[in-house]
Amino acid sequence: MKYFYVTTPIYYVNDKPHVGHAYSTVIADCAARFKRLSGYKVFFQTGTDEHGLKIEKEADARGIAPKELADSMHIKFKELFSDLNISYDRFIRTTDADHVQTVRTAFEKLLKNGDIYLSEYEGWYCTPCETFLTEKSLSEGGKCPQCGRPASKVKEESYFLKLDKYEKKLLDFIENNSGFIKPEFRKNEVLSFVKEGLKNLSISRTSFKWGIPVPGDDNHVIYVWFDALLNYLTGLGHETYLEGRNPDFERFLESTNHIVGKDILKFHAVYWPIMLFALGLRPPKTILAHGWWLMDGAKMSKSLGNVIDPKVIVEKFGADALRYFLLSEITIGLDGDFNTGSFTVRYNSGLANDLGNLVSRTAAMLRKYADGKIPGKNAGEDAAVLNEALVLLNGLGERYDRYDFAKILEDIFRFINILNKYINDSAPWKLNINEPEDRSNLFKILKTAAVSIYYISYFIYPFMPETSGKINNMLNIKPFDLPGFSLDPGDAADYCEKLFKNGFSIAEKSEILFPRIKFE
RNA sequence: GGCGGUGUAGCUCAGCCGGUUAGAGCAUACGGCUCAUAUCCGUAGUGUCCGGGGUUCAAGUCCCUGCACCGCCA
Repeated sequence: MKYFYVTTPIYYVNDKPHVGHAYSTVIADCAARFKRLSGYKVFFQTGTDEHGLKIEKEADARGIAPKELADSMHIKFKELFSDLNISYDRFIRTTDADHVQTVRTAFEKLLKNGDIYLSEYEGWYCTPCETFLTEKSLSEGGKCPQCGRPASKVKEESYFLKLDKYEKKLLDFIENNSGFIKPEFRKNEVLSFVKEGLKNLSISRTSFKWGIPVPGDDNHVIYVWFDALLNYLTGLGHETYLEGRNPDFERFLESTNHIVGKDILKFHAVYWPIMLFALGLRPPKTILAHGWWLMDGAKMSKSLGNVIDPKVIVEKFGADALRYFLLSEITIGLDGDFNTGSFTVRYNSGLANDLGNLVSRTAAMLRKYADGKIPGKNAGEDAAVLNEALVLLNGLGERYDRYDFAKILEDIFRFINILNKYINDSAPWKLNINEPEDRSNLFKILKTAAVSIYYISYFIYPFMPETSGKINNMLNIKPFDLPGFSLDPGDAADYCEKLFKNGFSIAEKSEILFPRIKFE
């Protein structure tokens, strides 16, 4: 059995979800769906990060308990993910009991083996960012380089995680595992950061209470990142693993794929592997650092008022339209621009005209010329067309491993064009059903189109599960997300041959998949 | 300031180890079809491949340099 563990970051509940949250999650979902479809045992985790000073403050301002705030905010993420058809296996919250236990266990273990030690921190601190700063890194006037607010001088007791001890090991690991950090240019950034030398990381705070207390020392609360990163172990059942009752734990762990935004790569590519080293566990297989979405060329920000609520897009155009846009518009790793123009073009030209219309015209012809039946084995198939689908199938696995979504979609749409062209060129509407030769030609064309559309439905399933389901409904074939169903790309051709051998009726009616967006 | 990256058709980008008339999608113009969501197909393009210098029989592709933009670190 092949294993695949994919995670999104856990999202901080001080704000409601935006396009960026949707993006990370859709990437993970697309990968998870493909792997599941290909027969992997998949565990897909997302969730919310609920501790920390910001939450405590925001809750104070609203006059409620931090947990109440988290309870109300985490639901918004769940709702969005449900709207987007995110097929997560677990939605974790850092306030979940098993997570708190994992963090405590891990902290205690590292304290015992000396990788965590108590010491004193003296220096600069940015309270809003919960970050310790070096004197040199302060910008003019003693301000935090990240947020620009004044930093304050603090002297406090703190627990530290030894990073220097594992610096060499981390460097070796990164250099010997070429696919560890994607894309490549991010790997170079991480390498140069590590090479400059790592300072031990402060992993506790005494200035607030909303967090997991340090075991045996209630004055300290565990730093949010130390807490948050461990969610990836909690989800796999870290505690039952320690009790020797979790045989899958290590298999999933070694096939871990973290999806993160470029802003939090450092935490995942430096601190997290070191935490795992210290715990005697192996680092993730890959970390994908994706780019950010700009809005009409500008960085998203609340003050500019240009934050798009993904919920609104989904309500207007459907989950699949948003999923498709997010995954096709950006070459993975780079930033992208979200603007009405490019969204409309991708929707109208790609989804409505090319794909939607292809399905629509094929269904119409099957009904008009073949009594709504896909011809069975007595009809021929056009090998040249179907071969194109097989070529695409063959390259799929490798390209998913690179998260090359834009390229995969490009090729899927190339195949869609091939099929549109094939139909135009062979012009079934000109054939005379009463002429035997025309008749067999007609059936061959219709069958080829039907089988091709089934392939297309398979191809788009990870990207647009809802549309894939609609196409399968139209064809009267079970959807790809039936529990337990899998179809390895390598087996697809045989499977299709059997499936279409006897011929069958398609649905009597089918809906327009993507109504065109019309301009006023 | 240190390290790294990018600069190619109107737009977004692809061009691996240097080698025939530099590509794709979208947008534009014209033509064809009518099964289809006024959809689909075909044809036509346009480019000082950022500027300058160099290596080579041959450079968008390698080297140096200048400019512009971006990322990480400080």
